[in-house]
Amino acid sequence: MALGKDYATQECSIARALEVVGERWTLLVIRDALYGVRRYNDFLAHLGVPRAVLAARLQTLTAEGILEKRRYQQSPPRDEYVLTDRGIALWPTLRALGLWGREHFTETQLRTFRHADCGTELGPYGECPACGTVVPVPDVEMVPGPGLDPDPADPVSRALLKPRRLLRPIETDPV
Amino acid sequence: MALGKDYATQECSIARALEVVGERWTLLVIRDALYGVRRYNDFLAHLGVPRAVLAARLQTLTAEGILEKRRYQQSPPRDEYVLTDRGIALWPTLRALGLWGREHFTETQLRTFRHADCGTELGPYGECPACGTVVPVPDVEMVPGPGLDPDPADPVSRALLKPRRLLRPIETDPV
DNA sequence: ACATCTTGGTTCAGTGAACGAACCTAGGGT
DNA sequence: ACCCTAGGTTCGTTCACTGAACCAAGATGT
Repeated sequence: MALGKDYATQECSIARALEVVGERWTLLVIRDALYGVRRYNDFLAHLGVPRAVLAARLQTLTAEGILEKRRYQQSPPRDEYVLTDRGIALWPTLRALGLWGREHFTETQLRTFRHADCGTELGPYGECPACGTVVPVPDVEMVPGPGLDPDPADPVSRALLKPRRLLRPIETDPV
Repeated sequence: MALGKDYATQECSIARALEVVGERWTLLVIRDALYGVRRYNDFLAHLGVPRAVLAARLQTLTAEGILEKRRYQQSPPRDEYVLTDRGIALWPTLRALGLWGREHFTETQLRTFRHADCGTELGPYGECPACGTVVPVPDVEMVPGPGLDPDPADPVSRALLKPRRLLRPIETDPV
């Protein structure tokens, strides 16, 4: 959104937050990172975002301390982008936004989120109604719902069809 | 953001939500509406958004059922934009986003939110720690913090310097 | 030795959206 | 008759997003 100058006049932490994550595609990149996407090509395949935009977003998110770029193999040198604590802290926001979208604009249930330890579906604030605690993000299990396309084109969507914990790196089938 | 086509391929309620509220300025308009802003000129003064963009956003938000346009005087005919339940339901999202922004990017405390009935500061999910319940949006009281400019230029910011409940229409001093 | 593949980008022309200043309109007030 | 207010619309400029093409380093196949 190229927010900088304009939103800067707003004395508001919401505006500050939107300067950082309010640009087009940014929140979807973070969502994918929560789902376990880490590599440039996987983001690309799953989001359908233009390459230049993806590169720009990954760079600013890294600069803002939301993603961390780290080498996952030496030869050939390859880097992946992993959420930092600051990035993981956006989970409640994305949870709230997704819940609102589901309740007001989605017909079918696409995904549900459970407490991996006990299998209970999360409450609206990411808490486990059974355990009475806020579930740490790595203990959240994402379960595909009936509304999802059972045979999507891209390998990332296919990998996301299995129940899986948040943040755990996806394994795209080598075929 | 002109999201339509692109985000539509995403099977995700977060993406659906962002199609509706992900465009530039949109979430700030909704934030202002929660703060009690209702009139075109007040949004304009407080946000500093181009007039054409504001008009477009108000129209799509009305079309999406997030704002409702209603006549507040007959002569001359004047309309105001009021949040619907669907719009009010975005409060947890904005609360989460603002909290994240404050914790990670703001130095001083700009505003706090309290349960108007008992004065207790809200917990991270908009609940009242004292009462143990989720506070309904009209019962949330917004209190200005030390980081705010004590003498802002626009009348809307000035009206927001007093403690006030969410959704209660602002009264800009007639002067 | 050479070509090809994979990963992770950069470049660039075309398009669409945001910006901001100017203008418009209906109705009042004086 | 003139100006004011609220709520817009118009329009030229600028800026960001888009999509296709290109690039490069290292590995792999033949």
